[in-house]
Amino acid sequence: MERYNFKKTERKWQDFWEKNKSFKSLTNKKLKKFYCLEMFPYPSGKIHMGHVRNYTIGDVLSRYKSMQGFNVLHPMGWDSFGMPAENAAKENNLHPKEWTEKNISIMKNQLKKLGLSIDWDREISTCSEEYYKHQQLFFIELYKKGLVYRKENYVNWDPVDETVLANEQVIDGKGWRSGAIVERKKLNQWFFNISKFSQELLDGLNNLENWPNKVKVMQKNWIGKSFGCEIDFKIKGNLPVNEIKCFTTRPDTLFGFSFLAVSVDHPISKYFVNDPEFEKFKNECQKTGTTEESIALGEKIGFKTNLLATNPLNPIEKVPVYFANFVLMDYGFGAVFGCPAHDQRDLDFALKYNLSVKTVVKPFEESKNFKIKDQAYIGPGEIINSDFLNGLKVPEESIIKTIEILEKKKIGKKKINFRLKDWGVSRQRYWGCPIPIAYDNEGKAHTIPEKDLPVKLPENINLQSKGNPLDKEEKWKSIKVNGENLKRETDTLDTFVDSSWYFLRFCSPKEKSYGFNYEDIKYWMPVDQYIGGVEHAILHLLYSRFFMKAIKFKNEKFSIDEPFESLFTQGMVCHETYKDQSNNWVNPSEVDTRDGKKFFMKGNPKKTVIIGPSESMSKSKKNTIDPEKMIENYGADAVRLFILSDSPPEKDVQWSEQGMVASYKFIQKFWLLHNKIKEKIFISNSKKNLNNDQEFEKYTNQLIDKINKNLDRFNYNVIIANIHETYKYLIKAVEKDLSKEILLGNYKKILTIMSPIFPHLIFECLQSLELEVFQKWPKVEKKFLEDDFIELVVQINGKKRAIIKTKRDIDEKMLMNQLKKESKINKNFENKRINKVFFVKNRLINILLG
RNA sequence: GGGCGAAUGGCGGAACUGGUAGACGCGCACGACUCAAAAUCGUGUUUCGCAAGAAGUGAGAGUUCGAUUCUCUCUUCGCCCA
Repeated sequence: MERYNFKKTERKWQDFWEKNKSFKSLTNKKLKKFYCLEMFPYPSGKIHMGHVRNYTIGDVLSRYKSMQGFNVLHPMGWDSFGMPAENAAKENNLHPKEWTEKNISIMKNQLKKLGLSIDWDREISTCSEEYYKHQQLFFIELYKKGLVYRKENYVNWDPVDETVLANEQVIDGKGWRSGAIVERKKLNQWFFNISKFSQELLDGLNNLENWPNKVKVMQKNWIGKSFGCEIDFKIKGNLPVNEIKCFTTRPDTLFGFSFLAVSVDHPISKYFVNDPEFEKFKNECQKTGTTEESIALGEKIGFKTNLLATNPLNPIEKVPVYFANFVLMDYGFGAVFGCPAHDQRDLDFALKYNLSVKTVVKPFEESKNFKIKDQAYIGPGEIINSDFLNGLKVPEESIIKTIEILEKKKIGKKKINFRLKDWGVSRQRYWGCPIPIAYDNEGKAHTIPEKDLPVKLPENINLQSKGNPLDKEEKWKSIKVNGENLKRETDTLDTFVDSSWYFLRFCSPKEKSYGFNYEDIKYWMPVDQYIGGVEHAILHLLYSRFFMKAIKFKNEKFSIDEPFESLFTQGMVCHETYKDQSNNWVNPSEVDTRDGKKFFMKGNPKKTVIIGPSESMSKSKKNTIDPEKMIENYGADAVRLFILSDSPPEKDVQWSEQGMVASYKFIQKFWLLHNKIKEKIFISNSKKNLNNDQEFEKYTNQLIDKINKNLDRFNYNVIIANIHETYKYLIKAVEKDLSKEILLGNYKKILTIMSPIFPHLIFECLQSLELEVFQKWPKVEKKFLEDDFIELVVQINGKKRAIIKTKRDIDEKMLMNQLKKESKINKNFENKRINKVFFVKNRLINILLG
């Protein structure tokens, strides 16, 4: 008997699937659809184990659903715009397009080697003109609906590289490449008006029943709805400023008011531009990053104005007005009232500038003399030192009551505020979707006419120079629209825009007139199961949800509310980290061991390798395993089997070479077993044995039932355990007398339910039995699920004493009679009285003896 | 600092709605085959105990006939936000 040749066989079936277009999907309204989507990859060079895990999970589901009779859409594409291509271009002097296309072809080939059931006819790439021209049209549509606008905003600016940095490119306040201290710089940028949909995006979460709660909570916090109040503070001073509007969630602490702080970008700042001290302060503020975190962690600094603000509840009281670096123009009205006693930031600020700290809330257990020192109190309690607010319970009644009072006095208004800011989509990069806008001499924006789309990227480009590459392309920049000379917008779109609608494009990837075809998306959308990493829990998923609402806005033809019906977030793939004696990271492929305890450099046992903790695979820690090598060594089926076997898909999995080998061995063993079974079916003269036949059918049906349940719950690791058990079972079953029809019929079902996990081997097995290779998912025959005899647990005083075999559905009386006859159990009854009996049918009996 | 989640053998992990804790895999030990080794197969493997048995799911309490599962307090770790 030949060993299973995975290379030959996997190649054979991959060719077969490709030639027959086995996974091609067509819109067909008569069939029930299932849209299974995994987050599409960025073509960085090669696939990594994270991809293997993600796409294997999706593939198992796709194959399962398709065998169940669903019309399955399982597409794949490339998130192919983005910075790494530009960086690679700088380093290797290779055009981003060439670099990207080369990577796509490598990775596509690698994905095919995994044996994924993908409809490759629907392949899309976001950097292709056929894709981004539709995106430009969406941009114009959104612009015309008023959902896109332009405003000045701060960016992270690297003064050495003369480039804008993404937040993740700022490390410890320095540019990741140049090491220069990052500054804040104001630029004119395009924004999507996502905040318009804050409430809708928040409400929509309630309907996403099949999303992990964790993700919904994260989005909820990100949207950050807060309930509070806007208050107009009367201002006195030598400037034409009469009022400053503030937003606060804690109006109840108004009697603790001791300063008013405004952002340096607040409208009143215009009265200070000639003050060199203020300019100095403003520059100081701009050195801190733009993230909320850097502001929270950084030192709080202020610039005192000669203005005074009046406490609206106590007009005699006047407090100073400061510019402060911790107040952001984006949030509220760019102004906050400072109550040091009950806000840590305000307290830090007040202590630094010697401002008064007035305690107005005390915890219930404290006395009325409770005083704040250097720790702000933000917990529940009771209002004190606040005149007519005294005694109100914090927070249940204090906030609402105070707002009522403020509204009555016409000082303030109830207000809902959201933390969610508009989405800045401008990127000062070359490798992205050009923004279809041009400016006239006065700087007014005009959309590019539809007939002139797409706005293509210029092909010959110098990426070695500093700054925004498109800005230097004078020829490309100048265009004539309707006879008027205009200058193109030189920023490109954030790549999150590309991924905000790609799932629509998959439904009609070849549609020329528009980004999608309404008939197609009506059939296929929403995505029934979306699968990807939890790192996209907020931005990508929120932006995609927003995009649906934005397209739907003023468009009655578009009826999609939410793009992703169910969401599954898979865990990361981890591996131990290795370092050599000079503290350099070492790749696992360079490490060897003899006893599994001491590790050393391959070929040099004297060079000891130090083992670090298991961490998610990353190039920087060199703890990556190359999937292609694994497929090469062990085969795609074995890799798929292993990546699913060790941990539940939603948790991190630890890569283990031993586990990988075990999976490989299992594939080999299964082939041997298969040949034994085949021989029994075709050659041997096995006798008929009614008991064995029934037993086998029962096992098969119970197995299908188990696998169904585990598939539906994504318990893929448990399915692998079920498969191992089945292997053991079959080894024994094949030695027994069985009728050939029963063996063949049920074995066929067993093969079928294994085929989503290791499809190549199973296709080969089915073919060798001269069976159809595309099997329907078997139905469970309910009559086999219930055994006539069951095992029942017998407890005495709550402790397990025995397990007895008994008839199904036996009642308490009959059972007690049986127990009294069993010597193992009835000895416990001697000289004892039965106080109480707890009986759970078909499961357990607990006898309490006195 | 806030939110969410997790903690089960040497390791990864099972255990449906409170009802046999440790399925399955790795590792380890022993045995078979072999001149020998590898590979393969078989047996065992929570701890203590020769055994009967006892203890046991991060710690402590509670509810219950019965808790890995529910409630409270604490510890540690992870993720997200600040």
